[in-house]
Amino acid sequence: MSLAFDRHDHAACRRDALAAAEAVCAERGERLTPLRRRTLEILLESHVALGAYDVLARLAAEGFGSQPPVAYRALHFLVERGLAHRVEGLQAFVACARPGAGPHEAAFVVCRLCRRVAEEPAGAPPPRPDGFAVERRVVEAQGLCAACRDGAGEAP
Amino acid sequence: MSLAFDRHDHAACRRDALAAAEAVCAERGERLTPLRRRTLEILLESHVALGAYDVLARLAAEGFGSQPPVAYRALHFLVERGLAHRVEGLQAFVACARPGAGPHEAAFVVCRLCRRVAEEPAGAPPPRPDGFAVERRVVEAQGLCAACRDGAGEAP
DNA sequence: ACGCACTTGTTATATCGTAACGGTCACGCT
DNA sequence: AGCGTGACCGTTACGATATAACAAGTGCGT
Repeated sequence: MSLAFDRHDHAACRRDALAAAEAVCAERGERLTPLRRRTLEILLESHVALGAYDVLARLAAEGFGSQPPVAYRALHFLVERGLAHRVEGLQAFVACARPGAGPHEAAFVVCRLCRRVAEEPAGAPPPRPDGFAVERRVVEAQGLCAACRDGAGEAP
Repeated sequence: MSLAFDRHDHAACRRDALAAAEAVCAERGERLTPLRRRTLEILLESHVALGAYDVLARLAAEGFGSQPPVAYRALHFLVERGLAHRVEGLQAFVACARPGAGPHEAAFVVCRLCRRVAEEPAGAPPPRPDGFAVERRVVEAQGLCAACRDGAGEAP
């Protein structure tokens, strides 16, 4: 089941993700500040990937700083802790759909129209040349979700 | 064997890729113009991924136009025909290491220091939600190649 | 109170990418 | 030959994404 494209109890997503965020931060002695928490909440509003500048606009409208580093720092904080992911193919960010697992890698299925992102467990490691030390994997499938194929791109 | 990180007959890479490019274009009734050919040659100088602006600077120095669309158009032409690939994780472009196969997808192993890119056959398709139409896959492993781990980053 | 680490904010700038428009040239057609 | 047409290349202008560097505020232990 892929949350992004199926009907589900989204309130539970949000609640679980925030709880996981609290837990991860507590465990590591780090602070889920209002800015960071709010950034995560914004991402959690849907399974749609948001650009850093989209997030920034939201934050600025709520009284936080209005310059790019404000958003990028909060997003990097979340990504490093596995609470959010960066979708390379969109240059955008999504809340993690499997929070509480600690930092982890995942595969993403991304609709290029509505920008919804389903997170799947990362597949098998790719082949790698001798002596190459893999640090990070990017596995994404881009295309059209069922709704966007039918409805010619319904709003996210 | 991965060309990018192993000693090999690079002149053959270049020769084969150019021949393949000629063939692909001829077959499709398209033109490998001097600009496009030169762009491909620049990428073919090594298995290092180049940013569009790196390519542009080279082109401009050789008398071609100096504005971004010049490079982007040539690069898109090559990418669409499978003669080059875009490496999402680097926002950069490499010549295809398996030319002549027509447009195709591939997995990439990318050294983040020297930016060398090894192209491997694309692995198994990722799992996908019901009804999702995959159009494009991005599979990349980033890390450090053997040389960059040992030599603390030898020049590309 | 003081110092320190951390967080947030700013200014400024770098990097990546595209829209829109105009000129030129080759080619086929009448 | 003259003329349309389409592909290609060049430009200007702008938009989107991202980071470096520095200043100031906050919270907390001692």
